[in-house]
Amino acid sequence: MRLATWNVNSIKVRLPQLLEWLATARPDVLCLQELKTEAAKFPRGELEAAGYGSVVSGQKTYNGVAILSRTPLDGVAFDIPGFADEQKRVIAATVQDVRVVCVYCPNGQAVGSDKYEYKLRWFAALGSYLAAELQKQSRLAVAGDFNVAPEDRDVHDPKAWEGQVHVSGPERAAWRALLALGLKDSFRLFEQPEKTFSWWDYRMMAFRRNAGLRIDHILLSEELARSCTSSTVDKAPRKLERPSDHAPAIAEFTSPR
DNA sequence: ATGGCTACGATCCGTAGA
Repeated sequence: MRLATWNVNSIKVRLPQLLEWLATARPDVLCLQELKTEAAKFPRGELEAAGYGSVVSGQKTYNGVAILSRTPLDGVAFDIPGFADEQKRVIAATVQDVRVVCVYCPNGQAVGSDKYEYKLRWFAALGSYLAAELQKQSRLAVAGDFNVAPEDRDVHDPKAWEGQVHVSGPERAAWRALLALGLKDSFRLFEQPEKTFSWWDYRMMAFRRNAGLRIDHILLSEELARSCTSSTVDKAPRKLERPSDHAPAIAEFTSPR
């Protein structure tokens, strides 16, 4: 199975690029974030015509997540159980024998802000949710925009970013708490090129300078990690006219015999 | 030098992203 995640920063603007990317990259499952639209306006028909079914949790203007799949999506679940939140950031579904959780983690704005406190509370709630999911499903994938660069090697200029939101100690501790549940960062299962990132600021010609962060991740349960054969970032869509500021990440794993 | 884009939904600027 080839599983991908992409923060498209508006499904309406990015639909042509998404259809093109689906045709070339051919993922079996794709987690989408930052749809910025209500579920009723999600382009279900166009994606269906491209061979993908979809489940969607949308809202106007902000957030919004979806899972696309070439094979049936079952057991759809929304949000984080027990965590009161208006923001549409989580959707889960089962594809074949894999439980897929698609996440759009909060940005956090600035260390110490209300949004930062919300981000940390949100991560704690996500951890409880994923711990429960792991009890039920040994084949679990959690893919999305985590808005955390786990280590300094995931940051183009660690000195400049030191202590800032996305790299601060409490955020990285929240990330490590997810790993402590038994989840693996699929990207780090393999030798990787240095300075591989998944997000680049629209300003300051950041993409041309490769001034980015690796904040989009695919976490795998131990059983899935054992059968994972690759995990990469596809920079190609970031090079197009009017791109998303994020690039897709893709992991591939084999099915059990 | 603390900005610099981009998208959205409201107007012709404010909010948010990261």
